[in-house]
This record gives sequence, C-alpha cells and structure tokens, in this order.
Amino acid sequence: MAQDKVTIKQVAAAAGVSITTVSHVLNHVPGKRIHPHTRERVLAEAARLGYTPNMLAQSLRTQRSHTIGLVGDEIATTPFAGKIILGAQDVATSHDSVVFVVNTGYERETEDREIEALLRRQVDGILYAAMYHRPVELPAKLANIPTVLINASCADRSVAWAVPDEAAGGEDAAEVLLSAGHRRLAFINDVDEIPAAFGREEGFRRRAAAWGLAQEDLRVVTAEADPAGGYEAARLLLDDAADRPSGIFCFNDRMAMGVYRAAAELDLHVPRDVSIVGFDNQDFIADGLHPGLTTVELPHYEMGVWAAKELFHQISSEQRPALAPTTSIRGPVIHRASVAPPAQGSDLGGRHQPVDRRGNA
Amino acid sequence: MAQDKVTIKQVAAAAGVSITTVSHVLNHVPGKRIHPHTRERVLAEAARLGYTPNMLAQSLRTQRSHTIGLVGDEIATTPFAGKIILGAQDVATSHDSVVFVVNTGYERETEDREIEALLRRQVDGILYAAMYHRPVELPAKLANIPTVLINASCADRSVAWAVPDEAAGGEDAAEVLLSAGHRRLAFINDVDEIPAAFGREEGFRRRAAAWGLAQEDLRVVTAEADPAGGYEAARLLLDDAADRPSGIFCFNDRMAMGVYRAAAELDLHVPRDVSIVGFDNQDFIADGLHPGLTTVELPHYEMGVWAAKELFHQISSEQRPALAPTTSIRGPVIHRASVAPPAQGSDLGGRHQPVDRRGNA
DNA sequence: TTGTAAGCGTTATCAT
DNA sequence: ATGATAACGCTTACAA
Repeated sequence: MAQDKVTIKQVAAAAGVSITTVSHVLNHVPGKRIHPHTRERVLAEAARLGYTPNMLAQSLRTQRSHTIGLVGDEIATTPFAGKIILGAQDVATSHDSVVFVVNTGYERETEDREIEALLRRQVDGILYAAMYHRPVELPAKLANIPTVLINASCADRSVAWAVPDEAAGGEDAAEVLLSAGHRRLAFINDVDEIPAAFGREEGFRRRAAAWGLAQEDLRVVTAEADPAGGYEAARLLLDDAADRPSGIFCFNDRMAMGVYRAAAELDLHVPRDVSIVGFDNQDFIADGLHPGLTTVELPHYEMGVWAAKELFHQISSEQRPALAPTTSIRGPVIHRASVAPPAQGSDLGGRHQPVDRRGNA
Repeated sequence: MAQDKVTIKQVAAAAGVSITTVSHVLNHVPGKRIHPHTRERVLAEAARLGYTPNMLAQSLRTQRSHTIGLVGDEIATTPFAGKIILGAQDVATSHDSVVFVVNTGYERETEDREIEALLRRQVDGILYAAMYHRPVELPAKLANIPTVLINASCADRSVAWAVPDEAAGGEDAAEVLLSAGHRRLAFINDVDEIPAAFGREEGFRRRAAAWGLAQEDLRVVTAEADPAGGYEAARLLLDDAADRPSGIFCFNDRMAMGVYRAAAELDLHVPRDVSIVGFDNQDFIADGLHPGLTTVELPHYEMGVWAAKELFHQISSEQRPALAPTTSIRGPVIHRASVAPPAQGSDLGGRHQPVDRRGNA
C-alpha cells in the first residue's frame, strides 16, 4: 500500500478547517456554498501536501468501487485478448474506473476462485470474455452482479453480450471475391463445430447464392484451423488444374498462411492465379504475408467497448433488465493485395456468365 | 458493487456471537482459542448466509489491499503482453492478490493518470512493463511505492528489474548454427539502436569468435524489423551464390518470415540450402512457418513471474533496498525444422575447417 | 473463551 | 458557510 499517509484530516488541520469542509471543496458538493477564501486555502494545502484520496475508504462509504473485473479464459495465448482489454479499459477510464484482469485457463475451478476474488473486492461489475466465439454458461457466482459477455453468448436472456457478426463476415468475404469477378469459389472451413464456422459458411453461401452462383461452383472443405490444415485443404482444392477455384476464402488467417504455401508449391501466384481472403486480420500474419492478405477483421476492440459501456449502464441504473441487450458486430474487411480479378480465361470452366453486379450488394 | 449485503455482523447475529468471535474464527487468528462448538456454529452460519468478506473494509483496516498494478505501454498490440500479464497474475494469485492492468499507449500523460488511479486505490505495488526491451525512466509517482520493472532497465539502482538476456540469446543462436556445422554465417539485425540489437549481435559475434570463425565469415546487415526488412536483407545476402551464408540468424521471427520468402524466390530450400534461426518464438509465426522455425524464445512469462515475486518480497519486507536486485533471463531455444547441417560442399568457400565442437560450449 | 470499543479514511446527515 | 458525528465493514488491543 502506498505510504500516502496524507489524509483528509491532515489537509483539514493544515488549512485550519474541518474535514467536512475539505471533503466539500474537494468533491465540489453541489448544494454547498463555501467561501472562496477557505476554498483557496484548502485547495492550496491539499496540493502542497500532495493529498491523494484513499479510494478504499471512499468506496467503503459510497458503496461504489469504481472497479470492474475482466475475466478471460486465455489472455496469454491469444493475440486478441489485448484488444478486448484495451476496449474495456478505454471505457472504464472514461468512467473513472480501472479494470482487474484475471485469466482462468478454461479451468472452472480457477474461474470460480478468481471471480470470488473479484467479488470480495467489491467490483462494480464483471466482463466475461471468451477468446473464441462460443456459447457459455454464466458462472453461478455472477448471478447477482452486473455482468456482460464478450465474444460469447448465453441462453440466459437476462445477460447482455456482444459477439462478432460471423455471417456478415462470411458475406463480406464472398462479396470481395465475387465483385472481383470470381465465379469458382471455395471456402476452407474449420472442422470444429463452433458459431464462427457455421456463421461464416452461412453468410458466404448466402451471398454466393445472391450472385447466382451454382452449388457446384462453391466448394467447401474443412480442416484444422491452422497453417497445416489450410495447406492440406488447399492442396485438395488446387491440385487439379481443371477444377480449380479462382478464389478461396479461409476460415482464418492462419489457414490462409498454409494456402499461400500450397499455392507457392504449385507455382500458383497470389493473387494472379488464386485470390485469397482470410479472417481475423491477425497481427503479423495478415500484414506479414506476401502479398498482404485481404481479410475480415474481428471486432475485438469494439466488443470490449460495447460490453463495457453496457456494463456501466447497468451499474448506474442499479438494476438488471429481464431482457438484456445483445449485439453482433460486423468487422470491416481489410483490403490488402491477395485479391485480384481472375486470370484471363480461368473462369471458362464456370457454369455461369460473369455478371457485373458491382455496387449492387 | 455486488449486492453482497451479508456482513460479518449478520453472521454474528445468526450465530449468536459477537463480530469479534466471527472474525476470529474466520481468520484462524493464531493466539485465540475458541470453543469448537461455537466455531462450528459460526462456520455453518457463514456458509449458510453465503458470507463473503468485504476486502475494501479489510484493506482499509489492515493497510494492505492485496492488489497490485501492472502498467504497460502497449498491451493491445503486442503478442507478448499476455504472457507478462499471466506470469504476474500467477504469482499474484499465490499471494492472494489480483492485478489491475492499465495501458499507457506510450503517452506520458496517460501514464501519469493511470498510475495515479492505481495509487488512489492503494495498490500494494506496481509492475511497470515495457513491451520491447529498453531503458526507461521511473515515473516520478512511483518513487514511493514498491515497483519493479519488466523488460526494462533503469539508471536508478534502487529499482529492481528483469530483462531478457539478449547476449545469451545471440550466443545460443550462434551455437545452434555453428554446432550444426555452418561456417558462413550472417546476422540480420534490427536497424534500431536498442538493447536487443546490441546484445544479440554481441552474443552472436562472441560465440562465433569462440568457434574460431573469421570476421569475413560473419556478415551483419541491418534492416527494419519486419518481414519486408527481412526479405530485403535476405536478398542482399542470398542473391550472390558465390558468397552465400549457409546459416542466417534473424533479429526476430517476423524478419525470418521475410527470409523464408526470399529463399523461396531464389529456389533455396530451408533448411537444405539455408538454415535459419529466429528470435522471439512468436506464436503463430515461428510455429506457423514451413518448415517450423528454430528460434530463441523471449522469457516474457518468466520475467513476469520474477518481477512479481520480487515485488511481493519488497511489499512484505516493507522497505526498498538502496540497491535492488536485477536479473537478465535467458530464453530457451526452441528447436523446430529450420536448421540442418550445411549442404555437401556448400562450405567450401569457408576459410576454416569444420571442427566438431558439439557439446563443447 | 468471548465481548467492547477504537480506528482505518471517507461521505453525508444534521446542527449551528 | 462551516462543523460534529455517525456510518461503511472490518481487525485488533484490551477487558471481562
């Protein structure tokens, strides 16, 4: 604990007034009229002594700790945690609050222990973040404190949450490829049965259908969501020149990394011979690949912001609604250099005439 | 603030004893002998009511908040922040503490504001972390509270710090290459004049000299520390087949990414034609590249742990030494598949006979 | 073995 | 316009 030591009492003594008065001037108490002269003196003494209010005492008295907790399952190993934290922190700061962050490592026991630790410290509310989009159960201890979920949904309609708009991402990816002129598409999806996999595929298919693409011209393969998985899937897709998609959408940037490698091995140039769209806009990958990867960004920062705002709203309104708000946020597509119109003639195998629907989406 | 509401007073009432007694049994107060029977009753009532101690009150009374702050300059955009946070949190947990994390974005003003916020909340101590190894000045507000630096050094000898052992990393990288048989080496260094650049080069050169490598067989080039920089430097190094290094050490994994690309363009196979060693062991890059990158890991987690331990030590010893401990931590080398013995005959240009000094380091 | 009461640093009610 | 004083929920001498 800081050796602050200088308390309101000392300021009062130094200024020759009561602590009540000091409190009044320091807090700009509304109804109170205090003499400009004493006000000056108090302010001066407080500054001179380097007075810093003890928020523990304030919190104990006011029943507001100006503190929130952020519990995440995997803050260490995911590049996205930082953005969520930052989003939450930015709004916390604007509410004079600061955030405790705890990691649970997917251990229910650790989670309970850490949440307990936060509750003991009287946090005003809790942000519960998943590092990959998934449905979760609200931990029991969170039933009686304002809570909002980040990157997670919940069957309990009384809890608010923010998730990425996976379907919109899938649509946007399709649009990028389709509007560039591609008519033979492939989607390399994650084998795991998670919302991101369902949503992205659904959106991708929907937009493709809207462009009139036939079923046979949209191949979907699944693989492990890493570079090796992307590589294998891409070999499957690209090996046969006759039946080759000209545009590939990857479940994530890491898989795209593997697709780049497969393309290179087959002497296929990106984007001249294959266009590629990724997902995540993962730092150091999307922008580190060559050529730069066009990808759909995940709105981690924005989810953090939305969730924290909603949390502070709940905190100040002192009551949790029976039906809490929910949002799915669309991430922007980050255009780089992995998409180009299909090579001359490479679309001949397509069953449909290219139709320019640019701007028509 | 949680609607705890159940206080020690209620437990006392329910158990038909005084709050003192409740406090005694709940805290296992040493000298106190309390009747097993009342102890049972208190424990039972506390459990039944779901009593949770209010740590704000405890802290106010005991002058220990069981809370520390972690201030970092860039937690959002670096993949390393998470590991530092995790290391710090792991030891914090073992000391019944939890950590506030704040981001400063390299803004001195934000930094001051956030540190102030932490001090107001009576944190027991502060961890000050830089996201890339560098010397820093201790913020003035930190002068009177236990503080330890992570990934940063400081001219003030009264503050403790932990940094990576850059020179050891450079040595280890050299050792990997040399012991694999390489005798024509290159180091692609960061142009920026930072401790990491100096230290890694120094260590690399030192170990090379120890192996008897001549000056001319160790080329050092500098570039921007990103994939593009690595690519350019590698082209410089690899274009001329006659004067080609067989082993390249890169300042970081991102540069190595560019080196892979350059090699591929020149039809050089890794590791058959060039061996590559990176630095950082950056998630998704070192292990995502193909073949997997052999690299020197940065000890972020360990620095977080060391620093937090030292911090808690200072906190409990209630005094800051005039000369604080300092450590530089050696990161392990992570062996993957980017290093192999040089190709038959590729060492002919070398001025020295290969000497097997394996295990001799 | 158990209870009384003071005090941690504030805010807020009520007097003056 | 300013000041006593009682909480806030807890720990800890000190008493009983």
